[in-house]
Amino acid sequence: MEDRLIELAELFKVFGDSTRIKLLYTLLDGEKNVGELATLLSMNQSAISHQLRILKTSDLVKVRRDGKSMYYSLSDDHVESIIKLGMDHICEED
Amino acid sequence: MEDRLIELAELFKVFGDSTRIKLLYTLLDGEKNVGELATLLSMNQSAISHQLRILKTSDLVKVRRDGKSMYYSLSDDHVESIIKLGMDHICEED
DNA sequence: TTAACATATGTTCAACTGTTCATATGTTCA
DNA sequence: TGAACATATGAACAGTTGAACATATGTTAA
Repeated sequence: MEDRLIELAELFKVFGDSTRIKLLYTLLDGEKNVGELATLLSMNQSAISHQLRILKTSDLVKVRRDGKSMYYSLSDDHVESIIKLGMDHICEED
Repeated sequence: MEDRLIELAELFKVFGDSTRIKLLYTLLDGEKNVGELATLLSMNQSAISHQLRILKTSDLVKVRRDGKSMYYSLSDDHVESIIKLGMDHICEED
């Protein structure tokens, strides 16, 4: 069980960064390429790319290429569930 | 929305540490005092105390005093839901 | 092939984080 | 009151992290 808990912490660590949460949240609305994401988040391309790689490694997003662009999207709807549950917790706190 | 997402990241950050996840997981089983938690996690009292403080500040646990001991417990069952959902995600990945 | 574009990657650095050690606070009981 | 116990807190240190910059890779179209 210890190992699973460590793995669980790793998962939450990925959600535990505002840039990555913003990326995931933005992708709830559908796939987007790196440039679009950088614009939407007002951050430079490199930072976005680095964070997308972490999300990809964690299997939270998937990618497809279309010409010069790479289109990222959520890899399954667990991501949405987790974000929503977290939001529930936050909203109940008032 | 940006602010909420930042707050959400803060919440997940708290779950994103193996010591804290272990503490929360251990508390699923009911309230425990600091010494018990330190023993169960094989960690020193100070480290446990520091992490409990973070959990407390985030309103994930609550405390009551009983004599010399401080008994910690989960503050609501959202914590359990979030842990379970995270586990679901991990277990489906095979 | 070459220029222009889109994205990825390597490196560096400042900021943050978790643990440990030492010590302070608070409680009980003799 | 004072000793023993339980927990909290402060400081210090090593390890980690995210962003920025520079540059590499890969794709398209001329």
